[in-house]
Amino acid sequence: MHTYQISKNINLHHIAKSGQCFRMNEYHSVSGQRYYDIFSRDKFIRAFEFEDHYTFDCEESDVASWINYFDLNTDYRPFFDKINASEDHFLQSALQFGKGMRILNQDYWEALVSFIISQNNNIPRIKKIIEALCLKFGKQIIYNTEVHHAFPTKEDLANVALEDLADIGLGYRDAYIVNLCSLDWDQLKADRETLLKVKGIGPKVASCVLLYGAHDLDEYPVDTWMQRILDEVYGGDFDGSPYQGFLGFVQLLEFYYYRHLNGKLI
DNA sequence: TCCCAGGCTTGGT
DNA sequence: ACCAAGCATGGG
Repeated sequence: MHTYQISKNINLHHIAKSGQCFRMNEYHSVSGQRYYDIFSRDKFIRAFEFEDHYTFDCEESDVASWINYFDLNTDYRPFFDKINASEDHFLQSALQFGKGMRILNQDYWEALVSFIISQNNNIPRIKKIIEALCLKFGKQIIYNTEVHHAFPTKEDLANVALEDLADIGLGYRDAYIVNLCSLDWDQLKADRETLLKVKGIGPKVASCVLLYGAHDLDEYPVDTWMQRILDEVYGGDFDGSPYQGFLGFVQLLEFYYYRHLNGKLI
């Protein structure tokens, strides 16, 4: 186990509150220091915030995957430059507000399950449902003296039935999860056409799975909030063509900033 | 074939 | 009491 640092070019607060992931939580220690509990696959880290960097402990063999998770191998400067060179003042404000935002490289299976749960739902409840799933079906993760739970793998959820999910609080989405878990991997390939054949996956969920679970940065998910932005901010006249290659990043900045303006950040 | 309206579980606010 | 990071369904 070693201690590693990440620079504050990225901002874990914005990432945690952005709604792109559901298993990254911000806490404050008694001394007032901010820290983040972060889960991905069967791994867990606790990242502590300092003046100009974050630190976290993990095995040497896991460092590369966390670096990839935080998308530190992608150079965002060209994205910033394009946005700042545009005439789009709303997007420029969104970039300034969400300084340090990144598109995480989440696990594909976790994104599939999570964004099916997210439909017609609110973020506190989405997180609650996912934690219940992890507690019941995920393998234990021991951190110091604490017991945490990994996101259940496809194998962990093989053969789940409706009654197994009765106490999870999924509502009508329970049948979607049961069906999803019965499918083979080739029926879950990371392309839109395949995803749209799965019950419970429509255009919005498919777009989120591709963006957050397969890092397709050209995906631009449009939910009710994005629709309001496209109507009210852009008057139905948003042109994404200047942002080819990072439309998903633009979308998250717009979403996060607009939710902030409407007092919806939790 | 395409479009559209109302229903759907549950719990957050 | 209303509504939430939508989707499946049936009727016109």
